[in-house]
Amino acid sequence: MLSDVMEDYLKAIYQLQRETDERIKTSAIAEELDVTSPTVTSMLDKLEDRGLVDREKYRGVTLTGEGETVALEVIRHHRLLEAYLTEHLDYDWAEVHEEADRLEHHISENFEARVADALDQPTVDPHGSPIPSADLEPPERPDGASVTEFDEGDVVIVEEVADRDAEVLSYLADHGVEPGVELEIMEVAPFGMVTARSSSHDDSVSLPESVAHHVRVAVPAELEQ
Amino acid sequence: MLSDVMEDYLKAIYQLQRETDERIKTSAIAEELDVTSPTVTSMLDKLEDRGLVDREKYRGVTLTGEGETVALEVIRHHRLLEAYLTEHLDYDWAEVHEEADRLEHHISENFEARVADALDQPTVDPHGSPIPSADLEPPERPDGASVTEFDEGDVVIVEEVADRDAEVLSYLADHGVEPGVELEIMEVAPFGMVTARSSSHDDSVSLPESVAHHVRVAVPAELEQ
DNA sequence: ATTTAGGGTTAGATGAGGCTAAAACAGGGT
DNA sequence: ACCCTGTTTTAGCCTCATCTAACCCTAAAT
Repeated sequence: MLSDVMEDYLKAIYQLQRETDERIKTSAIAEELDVTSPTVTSMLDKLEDRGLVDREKYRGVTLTGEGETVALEVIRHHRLLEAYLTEHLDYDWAEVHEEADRLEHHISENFEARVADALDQPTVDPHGSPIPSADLEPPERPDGASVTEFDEGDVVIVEEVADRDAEVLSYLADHGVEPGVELEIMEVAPFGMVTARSSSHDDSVSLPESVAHHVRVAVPAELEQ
Repeated sequence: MLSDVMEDYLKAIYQLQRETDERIKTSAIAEELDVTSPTVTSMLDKLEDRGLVDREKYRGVTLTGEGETVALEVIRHHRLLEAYLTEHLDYDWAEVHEEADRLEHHISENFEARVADALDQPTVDPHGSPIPSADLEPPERPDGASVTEFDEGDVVIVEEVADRDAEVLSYLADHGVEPGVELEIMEVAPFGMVTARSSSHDDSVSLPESVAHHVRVAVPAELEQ
């Protein structure tokens, strides 16, 4: 049996892999999980012993197939919980992350299935992130791109807001930046800050690069080439 | 912050106290939690340091007020979860215990409140056990008595089936022994076995003392003197 | 090719929570 | 009063996940 902590490491490595395509460095994992590097090194030893990561000393790790499956299971739990909490327990999308983070390790297969049933097999969570399917096959990358890659005048649809910080999410919700809304890009500053106007709001909203980076958007269907 | 394990000890001591009125012995806790006596001794040291139990060496423990409050909080979580799982997630009353046992330590105050709201502030769980109120005041003992204290010919209403074993609970459900049903006592053997007939079933059911002991019943209102 | 800065790993300690084996105690029977 | 029996505690050890301090490797810069 895998400990909660090991699951956290696998999940973190998976998420970091989605962002970089390179081998994941010890320090990146340490920062993500808020532990020290030596702690990560020793955990990587154990994960390697169990065949969950491929390791090259001093050169980072990648998940094995098995490791990826475990990560996907944890992420499936997490996102199903987020969806369930917002749909059936009156949670706000900004506050579900923390709760799901604690519960994700402690639910049974049965619970997972009942929750998925109650939600009618959902495919995305409240932030627009894809929920891995029950077979835990590696999902394809969703389409769309970071909002930072568009220019002034572009009109886009918000697909996903992947930030985990409740404060940031509340701010975004207050300014109409949520999955599904239409955004008109007003300005992209050289240092990455994006200013945009939500179709549902009168005033514009500015997102520093670190936030904008987590906002994935797509071109509306009717505008495509 | 209290660890999950400490919460488990406090809960176990609380439950044992409901049964005996005497100081709780190390060996009783050890058996309840399936650990060895020395392990219990060292945990009792720690609980005493934190003011959660009153201890007399070689003579068992009792909970302090603070310890009792913690135990009640855990039990409230457990029973709310059991109720929620059966009401809203299609669980069978026989299978909720395990799931609740794992989740009870990991839900927030917020989650507790939302679940209680969804159930409209329930006062009993699916086994008929009282759910401690949100203020965590020590509840009074419910009325009724163990079914073993009645005699042939008595007719009683099942108030609570406090067994935690899913197999046993399934068996009881199959034979119509559930909270709310009427039971006619057929026989009480000298070694404590109770044979009874549920109003909803044709054949009778026999409960060995260890099982019958967990079935709390009350005299139907219309028969009271 | 060498240096060097910065990150990675090793070594050793800590605190939880568990175990077994051995010593110490409480309480009943004589 | 004494001893015997059974339970509790003490002593010492283990594993896990974490830390700090010290050492080592890689890769970029010269």
